[in-house]
Parts: sequence; structure tokens; C-alpha cells
Amino acid sequence: MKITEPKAAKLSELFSALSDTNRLRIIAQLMDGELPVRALAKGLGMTESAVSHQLRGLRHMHLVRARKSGRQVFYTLDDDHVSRLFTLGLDHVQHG
Amino acid sequence: MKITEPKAAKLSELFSALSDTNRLRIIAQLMDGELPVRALAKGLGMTESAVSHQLRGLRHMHLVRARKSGRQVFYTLDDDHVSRLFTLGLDHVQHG
DNA sequence: ATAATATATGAATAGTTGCTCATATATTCA
DNA sequence: TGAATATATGAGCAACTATTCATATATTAT
Repeated sequence: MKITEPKAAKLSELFSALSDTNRLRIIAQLMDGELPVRALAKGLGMTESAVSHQLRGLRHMHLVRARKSGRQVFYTLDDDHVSRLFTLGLDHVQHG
Repeated sequence: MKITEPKAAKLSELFSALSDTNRLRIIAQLMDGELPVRALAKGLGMTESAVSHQLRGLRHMHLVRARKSGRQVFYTLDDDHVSRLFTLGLDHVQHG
């Protein structure tokens, strides 16, 4: 298969976004529905700052989407590609 | 969704393996069939050493498989999860 | 046996990443 | 308005990554 340089670059950015334990745990939490930063941070034992930094990257890669409500920002998975990639990856590591 | 720490760790290793442009280009090449290190290196404009280093990581994550024949080592994709992850990822970055 | 070829590996280094800490912005409440 | 709450962001630093270069191992050819 042939892949152009810019596509390979985009693709590597996507997988990079999924290449960190904490980001994956954020995504796992969001699979059950939207959550604000604070709840994510609490659920993961991370600081809100660290979570916010990570969400920025995930947002930038269109893996999560933000919805502001009052002073909270609720995050959800952006589209179903995300959970499909997640579960397909999980398949691989489980029946490895 | 709940994910255990060790599973998140394994999953992040998998996606890390896919998070580099050159590794993705190696995988793309191998989608058409097996190739020895030298051919991969030539096709990608990388040194054989760099390719060999990368293949080591891909092998370790069970993304590629090696078959030795004479003094060459032919590499193939290990299983179909690999190309499925690759194409699912491409879907995401294309209709982004 | 010696040379040539194909691949692998270790050390060193330059570049990248993810965290913390301090601070900024935005919204609600008193 | 001023204090409190929720999130975002920039700088700085420690840890990790991918390459290069030198060298090692393995196989084939002369």
C-alpha cells in the first residue's frame, strides 16, 4: 500500500494521541457519556491541570468534543471512530 | 467504560508503536506482502539500521513477524488487526 | 579462510512529551 | 463589586524516543 507523507503524518498524530495511558483512561471514562474536567480528574487521580492539558491535545485531534455549560466544560468522544479504534486495539492486546 | 491500569498500559504501547510516521510507512509497505529490511529501507529512504531498530519495536508489539531466509529477514504484518487499525485510523483522519 | 552481504544492536545525542506550578480567564454567587 | 469555582495556558523540567555511528553476528561466495 502506498501512503503519502502528509497522510502518514496525520495518522501518526492520531495514534500519538492514543499512545498515552492517561489519555486512554480519559477516553475510557468518556465512553459512558459526557463528563466535566473536574470529574475526569477526580476519577483518574490526576490534577485538573494535567487533564486539561491532555484534553487540549485530544480536542485538537478531534477525538473529544467540548460543550460549555455554565462554568463547567463537558467532554464527550467526538465520533464513533474513537471508540472503534479503542476497542479494536483492545482486541489486539487481549488475544495477543 | 472501565479499563484496568495494565490494560491501559498495554494499549498505550500498541498505539505508541503506531505513533511514528516511519513505522506507519513500514506497515503500509508490508500491506502488499513481505519484504526484507533492505527493500524497506530503500523504499523509505531510511538507513537499514534505523529500519531494523523500528522493526524490533514492531516485532515486540506483535505487529510484524520475521521470517529468515538465507541472510535476509523477510517481514510481514503479524495479523489482520494491524491493517484494520491502520485503515480505521486513515478513515478518521480523512473524513476528519 | 577471507571477503562481502544482510541484519541487529549498544551508546550517544537531539528532539519530543507530559507533568507540575503559577497564573490567567470565565462564570456564578453573596 | 469581590470572592469562589471551573477550566485553560505558559514556562520549565524530567523522562522518553528515534536517529546516527560504530560494531557485532550470521550467512553466502570465492
